[in-house]
Amino acid sequence: MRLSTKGRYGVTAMMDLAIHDNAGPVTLADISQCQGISLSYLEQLFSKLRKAGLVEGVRGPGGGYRLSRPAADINIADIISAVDERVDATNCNKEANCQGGERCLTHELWMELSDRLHTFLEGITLAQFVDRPGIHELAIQRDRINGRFILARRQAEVLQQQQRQNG
Amino acid sequence: MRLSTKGRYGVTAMMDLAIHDNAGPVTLADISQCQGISLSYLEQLFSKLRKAGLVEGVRGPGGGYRLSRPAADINIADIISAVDERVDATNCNKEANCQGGERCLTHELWMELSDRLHTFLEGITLAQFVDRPGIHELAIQRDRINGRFILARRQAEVLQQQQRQNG
DNA sequence: AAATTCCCTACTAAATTAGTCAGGAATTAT
DNA sequence: ATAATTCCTGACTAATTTAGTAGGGAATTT
Repeated sequence: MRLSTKGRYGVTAMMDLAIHDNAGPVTLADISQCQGISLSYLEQLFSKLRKAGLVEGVRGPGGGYRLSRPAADINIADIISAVDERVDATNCNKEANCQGGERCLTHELWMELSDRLHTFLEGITLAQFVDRPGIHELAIQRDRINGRFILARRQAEVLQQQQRQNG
Repeated sequence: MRLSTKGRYGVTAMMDLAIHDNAGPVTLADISQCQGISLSYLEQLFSKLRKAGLVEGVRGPGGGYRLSRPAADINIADIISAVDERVDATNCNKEANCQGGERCLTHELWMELSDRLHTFLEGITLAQFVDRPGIHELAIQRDRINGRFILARRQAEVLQQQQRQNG
């Protein structure tokens, strides 16, 4: 387990997709502008997210990226391991030997901690952040401020439709 | 919150101290050899751990480092923030503005996740790894294999003494 | 006095992160 | 069809962080 700024970029970008999930794809240009991350760098990150099966791209005008499955089925550990892709948590190789044949006790303890952390992050889904009352309304406001007018309008339309249906 | 290999070094080294806590100070040379980390690099890490009040150094022969308080009072978040020292979890500065005055919604959500993670790691203490039956016996075995004879002997003595007292 | 160990500063090398550039492929709108 | 948009890819560069090196000094024990 590893958690760098790269992981943060991945998670926040995925949160962005999750928030606008009902309003169609989100362009990287939007995320880039709003979150202040270079477009090409985002493209590299999303290449990894796509290869990990977390997002899918839609080309052409009106395109962008969307989640490839419901936000409730994507957890934080998924995202971080997709983006940070670092398998070997210790210096040891897979044969579990370090320093001349005997594995260090502390490495085993670290693996245990690493496991706990992984399990913890596995238990947190994107939906837990997004499926809260008022979050979509808030998103629309923020999008307008940030110049994401297309997204804001699409999302507002979806929201109105839902409210009509609910009464 | 950030979790790099540097953090792992810090945590495993602290685990080492915790395991040998009753057997007196542990030298950095020992940790360096056993865990395969350069001595000088360890010195730099321990300088941070010391400034954070987590360990104290004992100079001279027979010296080394020991925990500055019980292992039950040192949690993983303490160690990682001491070693990884990275305050700004987001691009935003303290005024909480990003991208021209309005903070991004995803940044707030990230902060929430970061908080949860921090709380989680705060709840895990060194003692939880070390205060388990058999762990000290295991440590003695491993130390002998790794050539840490002085530590192994000291710890074995302490263990025998405790066992005599207990019956 | 000699050995051991922490402690400190400055420097270098390697790796990772972040960004740039240049182009191509699919799709939509005109 | 053509143009615009957007994903997608690869190669390259710059900045930052990680890791290690070197040299010396200070406290302590033998």
